[in-house]
Amino acid sequence: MFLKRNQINLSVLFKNVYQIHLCGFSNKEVNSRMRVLNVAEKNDAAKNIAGHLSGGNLQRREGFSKFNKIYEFNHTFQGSPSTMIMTSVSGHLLGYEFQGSYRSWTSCSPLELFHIPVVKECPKDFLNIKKTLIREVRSCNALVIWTDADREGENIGFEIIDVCKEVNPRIQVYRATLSEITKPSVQRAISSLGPPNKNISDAVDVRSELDLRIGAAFTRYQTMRLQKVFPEVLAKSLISYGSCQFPTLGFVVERYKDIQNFIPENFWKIKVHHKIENLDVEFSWQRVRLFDEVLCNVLYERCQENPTALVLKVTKKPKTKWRPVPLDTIELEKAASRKLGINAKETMKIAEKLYSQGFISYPRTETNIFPKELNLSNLVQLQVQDNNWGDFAQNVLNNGPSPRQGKKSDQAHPPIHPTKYTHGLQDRERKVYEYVVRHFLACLSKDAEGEETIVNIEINGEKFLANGLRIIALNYLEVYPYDKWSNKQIHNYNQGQSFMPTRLEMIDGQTSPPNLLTEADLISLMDKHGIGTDATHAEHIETIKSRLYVGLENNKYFVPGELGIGLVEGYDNMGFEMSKPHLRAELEADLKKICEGTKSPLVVLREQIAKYKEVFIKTTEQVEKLDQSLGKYLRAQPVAFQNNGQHESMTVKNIRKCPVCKLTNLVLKKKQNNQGFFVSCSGFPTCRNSYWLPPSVIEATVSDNVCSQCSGGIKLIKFQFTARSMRPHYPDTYEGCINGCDSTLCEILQVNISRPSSSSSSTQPSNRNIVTTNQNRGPNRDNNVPCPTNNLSRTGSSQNIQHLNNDQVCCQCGNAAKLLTVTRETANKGRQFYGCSKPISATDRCTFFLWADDQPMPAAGRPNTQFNNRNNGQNNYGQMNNSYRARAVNNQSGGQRKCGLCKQPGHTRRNCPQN
DNA sequence: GCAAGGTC
Repeated sequence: MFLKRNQINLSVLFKNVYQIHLCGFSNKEVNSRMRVLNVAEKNDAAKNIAGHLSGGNLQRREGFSKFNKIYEFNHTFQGSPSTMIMTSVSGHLLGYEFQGSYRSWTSCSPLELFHIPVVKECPKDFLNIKKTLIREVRSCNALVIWTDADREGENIGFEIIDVCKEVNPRIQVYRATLSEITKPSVQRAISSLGPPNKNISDAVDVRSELDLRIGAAFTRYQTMRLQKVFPEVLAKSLISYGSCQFPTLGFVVERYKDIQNFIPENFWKIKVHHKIENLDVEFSWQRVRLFDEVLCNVLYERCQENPTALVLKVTKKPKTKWRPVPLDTIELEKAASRKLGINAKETMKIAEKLYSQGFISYPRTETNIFPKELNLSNLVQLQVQDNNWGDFAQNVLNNGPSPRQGKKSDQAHPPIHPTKYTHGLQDRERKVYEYVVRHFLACLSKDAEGEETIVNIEINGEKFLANGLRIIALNYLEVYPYDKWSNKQIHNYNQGQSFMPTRLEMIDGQTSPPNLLTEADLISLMDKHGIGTDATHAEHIETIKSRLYVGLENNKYFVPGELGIGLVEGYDNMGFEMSKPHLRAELEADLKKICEGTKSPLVVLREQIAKYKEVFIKTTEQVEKLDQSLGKYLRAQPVAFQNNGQHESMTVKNIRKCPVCKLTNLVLKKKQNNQGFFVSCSGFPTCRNSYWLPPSVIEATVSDNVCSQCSGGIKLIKFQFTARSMRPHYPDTYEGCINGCDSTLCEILQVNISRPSSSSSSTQPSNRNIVTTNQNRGPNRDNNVPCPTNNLSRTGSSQNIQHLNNDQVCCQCGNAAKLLTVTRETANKGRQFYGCSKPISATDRCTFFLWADDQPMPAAGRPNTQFNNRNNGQNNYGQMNNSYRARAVNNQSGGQRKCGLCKQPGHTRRNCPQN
């Protein structure tokens, strides 16, 4: 599909590219020789591709990296004689990292790792490679990407493009697609170049960024918390989480638990022996076994009544044992672990060394089919000289190599095979090399041949059978001692013949649990469930060993460690299948859609971040389950966790779903300077909805209690206000809902989280209309205001107090309200408002507040709309606690002040929205 | 001190 699309676009692309190219250069440049920079994924590939394109006529020179050489040769490019410069990277050139100070674990809450910026940058080790690219591309007109034809290769290609375009933005970019590095393939690739595929690269970027954010957030959170909760056991442990390491751990724990929970069952069966001289042939029961002892005994007694065996049938048929399929990485790892006693990680290390010395082909391959272009005979010929397998190799040559082909191809590398003969290796290197050679010769030879004999007998109605095997030709087994196949002798029987068994017995047994997982089993499970890649299975296993999540029993079987099983069980108890292999199935499907161009990478990133962030927040909410589970296995009492304030979001509780993005939740946060609080969407910065609580809130925590008025499980918030900063009847501590139902609280705070905040498009807090004191924020100012008198009088000589002319504004006390002016240095300085006329020091002073003008405030200073809304005189005290509610209700007593124009309570004619 | 993916 991909190739086809590229090929279709090719003629158009080249036409355009060539025209652009001509436009971009001076005549002198056009007339000069083309210089083309070619970049492969690794040096080895660059060397071979250059070799094929140049026919061996090339010059090698050094780059800045000693591992990545530069090969220069002449070749026709797009019809023009050109100078080709071929070099390489070493896998990914760039990697995602958190920016600057965020690399420090104490710089921010782990929760913020879901959103803080990440950058793609070149690790120190690869700076020399980058320098080579920068130097070389400056003088080139075109860039050809020769990275592997897989997702990662496409992404590495774009990393190369990004680096090159930074210094040569006009460079024209092409993608060469290879299925293997052979002369015909390389020739085909250079003559059918296409554009690189951004979709595929984007999918890898999404995956990488998610892995970093999710891995780092959980790792930092787990580590920092559990080190403190179990200081004696885990003080120095790194307790990591990763999308591959956790499911790998999960497999080990699951098998262990299967064994622990296994309940053995008793069974019974009948066995028949027929011994002549020294050969005892055992016949097995066709019913295999019964779980009912009485029934088995009945059948056994029936056999005993007439024990003569009648031979029903004797079948002889050819039996073959198949030679192995060509060797891929997974099979090498499994075989080395099972047959050579070398674990997967060590095996790969050895194989990489053998590869770098030229003894074997590239050891990271998913391919088990030999490409047609590979000259197998030449490779076999190299082995003829060996004392142990040389004769066998000669036989293979004589018969012609006939590979048994598998079904997998990564379109990048051939199966693992020897590329050079050596007999000078020692120990483990020798073992691995020998295995590769023997496997190679075995898969090119013939299947083992034998003859199987099956004898069916009957004893008084019960049927039994025995089989024998006669090996006719060992074939591949001669060179492959890792497989066992042996003769099994059996007497000569003829159909219709009778004989008397030498022994007839009923035996009992018990079902047994499965074995613990071996490394080979674990690799098979990872492969089956798509955990990691062929190149990384061994590393993930090594990781969970080094983190003490698992250990080895008898140096062979994996058992979970206390830490590993405690973690898995803790997350299971929370209801999160963090250790289950299907957790990322949805992401995998989305990545495929990105590759196909049917889903935007940004959307996938946003959705996946939201999903994992939700899991993270819920984890913090019930993290005690993790403590308990670990405490059980570590046999340690969890120490109560003290949040020292460094990570204010170590415990995060959702308040409600964000009304703006509707994806993630609103959470309570401390401001950066630790002075005050705000409520914001946990999807920041994708969603910037936020609500800033006034400075009078000196402490705020999300309660476990849910609002009884609002639907959807809105969490209440416990507030502590500065002493006497609220209205006189308002308590300093108060638990309430800020979702709109508690209009009084919402008005005091000027926050209503049921609707988007006025600052939802900004990351900065809005400048609030701070008046002289917080007392001036009267929640009831438009709410059933009693006013016993229509006559306002001049009640003071302060400059802030002014005549009200025909507007009649009364405060809650029933007195004429004072007209005051904001004197603080705020956005509202100079603005007038009405307040209670009693002295600020008066204990019975009410908190009435009303802006005197109805001019719109500047956007930044506009208070939450709830503050200005009229509420039609309805009682909105439903959410207050009892003591406060009682006072509040008392304060409503008296008549209602209504507008002369619209007849609605709560405002004056002058302020009437209909005016 | 975090992940997983390339590679040396």
